[in-house]
Amino acid sequence: MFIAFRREVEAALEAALDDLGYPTGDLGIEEPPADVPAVLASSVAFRLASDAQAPPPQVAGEIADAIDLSAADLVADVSTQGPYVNFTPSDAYFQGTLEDAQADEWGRLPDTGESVVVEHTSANPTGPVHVGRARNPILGDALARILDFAGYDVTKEYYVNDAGRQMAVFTWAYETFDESDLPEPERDKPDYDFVRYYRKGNEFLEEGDPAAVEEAEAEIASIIEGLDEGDEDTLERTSEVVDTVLGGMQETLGRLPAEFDEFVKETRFLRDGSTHEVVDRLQDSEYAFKEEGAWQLDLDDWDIEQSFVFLRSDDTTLYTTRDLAHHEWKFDSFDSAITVLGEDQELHANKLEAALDILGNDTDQLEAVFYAWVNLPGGESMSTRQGTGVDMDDLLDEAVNRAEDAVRSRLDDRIRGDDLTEADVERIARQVGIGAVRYDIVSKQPTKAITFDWEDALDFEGQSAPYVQYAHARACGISAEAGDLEPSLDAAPLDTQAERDLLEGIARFPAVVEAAAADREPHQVATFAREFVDTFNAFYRSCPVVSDDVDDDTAAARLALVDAARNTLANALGVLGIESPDSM
RNA sequence: GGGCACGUAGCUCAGUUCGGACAGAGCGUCUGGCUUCUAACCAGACGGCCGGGGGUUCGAAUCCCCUCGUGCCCGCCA
Repeated sequence: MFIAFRREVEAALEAALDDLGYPTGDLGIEEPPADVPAVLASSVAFRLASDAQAPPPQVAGEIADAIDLSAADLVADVSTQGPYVNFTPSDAYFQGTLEDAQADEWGRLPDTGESVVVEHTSANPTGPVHVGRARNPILGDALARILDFAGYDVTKEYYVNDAGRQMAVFTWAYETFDESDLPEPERDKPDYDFVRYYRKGNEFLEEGDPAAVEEAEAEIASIIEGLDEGDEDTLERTSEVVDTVLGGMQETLGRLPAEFDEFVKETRFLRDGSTHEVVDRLQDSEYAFKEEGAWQLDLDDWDIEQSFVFLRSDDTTLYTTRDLAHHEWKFDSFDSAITVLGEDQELHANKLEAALDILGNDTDQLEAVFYAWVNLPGGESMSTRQGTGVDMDDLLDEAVNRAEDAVRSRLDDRIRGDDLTEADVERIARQVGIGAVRYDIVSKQPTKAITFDWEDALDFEGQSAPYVQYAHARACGISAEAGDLEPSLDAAPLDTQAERDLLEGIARFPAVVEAAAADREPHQVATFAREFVDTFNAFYRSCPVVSDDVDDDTAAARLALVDAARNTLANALGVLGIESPDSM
């Protein structure tokens, strides 16, 4: 409704400005402060004042007088408040909102007919997922959900780096060391089991006897070479390590939940020859040169000083070379490609884009979303290789445990007589605990660095997932208490300020989805959800539904309003990847 | 040294694209509110030269320039 309202305002305002002989390039449409009883306003009078040689309020009056709302259905009235031109909603706006928001998928936008691949996480399969990388799956998964809800045909991709030096080291270490030389695994899970070989291997390469290290390096080099040539035996050796570790990581990511449509392996682009074909094409390009035995690209024309090495002096390819073939596959398969990357990848991403440009691709299809690091208190960074950092499994376990404690401590002073079963307690603990972790990360601008703090991440009060989830559970509680009362889709009785504010919030939701998708900013939905709950709680406080004090028509209409609000809450949480408990 | 980000209340953050109504929340502190649809909630108080300095503008947290502080990157690693 809000989107349609905005269209009506734009049309009416543009026509009025045109009639008055004013430019229509900038309509100055904005959302007014909360205490102004308008859905949209225009500040255009400021800009026209000097042109019109009249003070802004007078120009605003002139514009308001010229606006013809006879064709508008959702805009009831236009008025001025000082220099502002305000547009207030009609009964049809509220009525339409109440009806439309009954849909389970309220907020979903029409299909765009465009496909987009969202690549996120893509952590190297070297060991357990740690919190340092947690932003990637949480942000990426939410972004994919939002784009899906905004009408895109979304494919969620995990790009598996199974061909680089890291995997060669890992494979060599797995084949070389004996389990008896390793510490106990931190968890009975394949990724925790295998990472011990990886850490042991790296330790050996850093501190081992030089002659033995040289021998090991030769073996590692032969694995890299075998992979590069697409040698089946080598692929089989590495794939045992890759698939096992990745399986463990998937299990952890699944708890968030972050699930993928495709796991695309880097080795795929070596097997099918496309990486070497890319190398051939690059060598023929005018930007290619060979220096110290390595083939590279001069990216001066893209304002990148550093050259792009695409073939080592031993003629093997690099990660970035294979990533070029990978991205050409994306361009062939989808209309556009979004990659969620740590900010440390930015230079790499820019070089990649330049090289794709050289290869003749339309790089407008490519977009990267960057996020800043999650650090440990004290400035220590998280590393799989060194084994520093907080494992995501530990964070999620702790979150669920704390949520369970919270649920149990509240059991005694619950007013409602709905006995929660043991299964309910576990369900709520999981939904709330994991929701809190997700919300803590997804609600912030990704470009801001975060210092990980257990207390902040696991705060169940205030601006948190549980705050929004609780409102949802309350809405469910009202419906459950309503008994025989049938909801009525008549907005007329909903005439108090609290009810109108709630309807206005519901109406805005699709526009929030639209903006969050267009800007690739999931946190916009999180901000909306928090603010919407404030509105819902105000309604909850002042407008009883199931009460003897309320007449039947009003109660029935309020019940429909609660349903609409519940759908809004559930879908806002849904696109953030957070569950909506029916009870808490 | 160069590039990219970030700097808003004691703390954690919205708002910055695309300048516009007195700069908003939460946490913490203080005061109140559960026999009333769930108090993981609500009402109120306290708390800001929006890092600093210039500039553009009728108007700047928002745009431009300079400066200070912090993070990330600058490999024939990924």
